[in-house]
Amino acid sequence: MSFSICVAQCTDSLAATMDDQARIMQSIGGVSLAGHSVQGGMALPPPHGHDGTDGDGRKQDIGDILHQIMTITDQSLDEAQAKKHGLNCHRMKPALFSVLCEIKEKTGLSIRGAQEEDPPDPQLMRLDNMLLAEGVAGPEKGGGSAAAAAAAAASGGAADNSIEHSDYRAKLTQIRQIYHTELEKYEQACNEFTTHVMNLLREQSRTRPISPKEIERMVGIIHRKFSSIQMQLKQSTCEAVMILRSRFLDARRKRRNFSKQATEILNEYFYSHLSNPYPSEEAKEELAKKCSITVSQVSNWFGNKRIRYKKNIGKFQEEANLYAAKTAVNAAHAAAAAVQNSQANSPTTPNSGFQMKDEEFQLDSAESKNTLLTNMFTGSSGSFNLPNSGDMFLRMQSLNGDSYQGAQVGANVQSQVDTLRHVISQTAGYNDPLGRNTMYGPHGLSANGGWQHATTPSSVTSPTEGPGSVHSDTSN
DNA sequence: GCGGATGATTACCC
DNA sequence: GGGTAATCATCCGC
Repeated sequence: MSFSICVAQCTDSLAATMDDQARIMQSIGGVSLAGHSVQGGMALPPPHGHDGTDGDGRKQDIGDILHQIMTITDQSLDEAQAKKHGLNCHRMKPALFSVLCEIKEKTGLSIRGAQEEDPPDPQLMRLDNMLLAEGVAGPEKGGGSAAAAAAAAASGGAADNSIEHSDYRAKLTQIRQIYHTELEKYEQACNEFTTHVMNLLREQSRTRPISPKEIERMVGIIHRKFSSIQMQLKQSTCEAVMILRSRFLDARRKRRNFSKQATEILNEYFYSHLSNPYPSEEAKEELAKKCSITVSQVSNWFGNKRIRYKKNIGKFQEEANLYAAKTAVNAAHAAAAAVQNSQANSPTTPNSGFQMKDEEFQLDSAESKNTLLTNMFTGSSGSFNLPNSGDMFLRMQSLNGDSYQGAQVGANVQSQVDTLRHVISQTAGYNDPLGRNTMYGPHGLSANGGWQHATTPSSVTSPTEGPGSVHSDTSN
């Protein structure tokens, strides 16, 4: 939007206003002069025909003045100047001027009264709000940083987005600068034009009745014209911001691998809930929190994982064993700690002071526990190595009681051993003829390829149920 | 550069 | 609305 267009628009508007005034003048000349008397302290001779002596002469005079006014633009500049001077010095000029002023005052008020009621343009308000929200308008506040920060958080890697973030901010700052420069230009142009028009009107007010209110009205028209131009500027700026934003959001959508830690957490949960790898909403939220990703990313991950696991179980076997080993080690450590704790406490006071942490043990599906035991006692998993095997039995004793039946911690070591032996005898049959552990096979996987929803997934932090126990998550 | 891995998206189903 | 399957697009190790 150029200044020339802006001026042209204002000039159009002015021309229209001039036309209005010309029409008023015509109406004054043709009809409305009769009936006016002294106004504003200015001596106005009695209207024609009232005194009955000089009426026709005065009427003729006013008619002459009006005629001269109406035809003044048809004359050459010199001629017009001369006429102008003549009119200014005309004896009837003050009277005519007063009448015209009164009429102008009335018409001006009626027009202004209608226009000042204009409500704020909702579109302009929307644009203003958006520009403010984006940090383009209003005080400098590192515009768009909130959006950029949110985007960074959603991507799951805040640090990774620092470059994009700064790029976004730089571009937004550029837009802001251009916007303010243009706005300043428009305001300057508006002021210049307003001053020019006001001077013009003041000058014209010598020869035709232009009241200060009329000038105000004209200024209002000019400002409205300029504000409509400003609206276009704001609209363009908003469009630019939207484009920038969409580009930035597209950049956000660029795939980024989750952190190693996040993948481990997700895998641990997946393989420890292999019979029913459908985390509840609560579990998803907890996983999302732990992994610093969004819940929908967790859902995506599990969706992809389930499908890919199902498609190629063999390929994931090793991964499953790896996580089984990891979980087993964690569980064993936790169990050992629990046994020590329980031994230190009175055997008649089970559970005293014992709290299993989810980080210590996240194994809660039946086959996971069985796999753990199988792996421990058969060494069947190719990748599985249990450290400190010397005290394995001690660990397993507590594992049975503490990890699977947290409420029975240390209650009866001998009974735990017995139970453990029973579990081992049951789990022994899960090894295939090649000695490979198959406990991480998709036992929950039905013949048609779907998981049998036999158990409800527990939350991330409830891995303490025993075999056959009811999962703590009752959300489903 | 290539190919597998992987996160995201989409259409479809229940 | 959540899940599956197919697919896309990108990442990343070689």
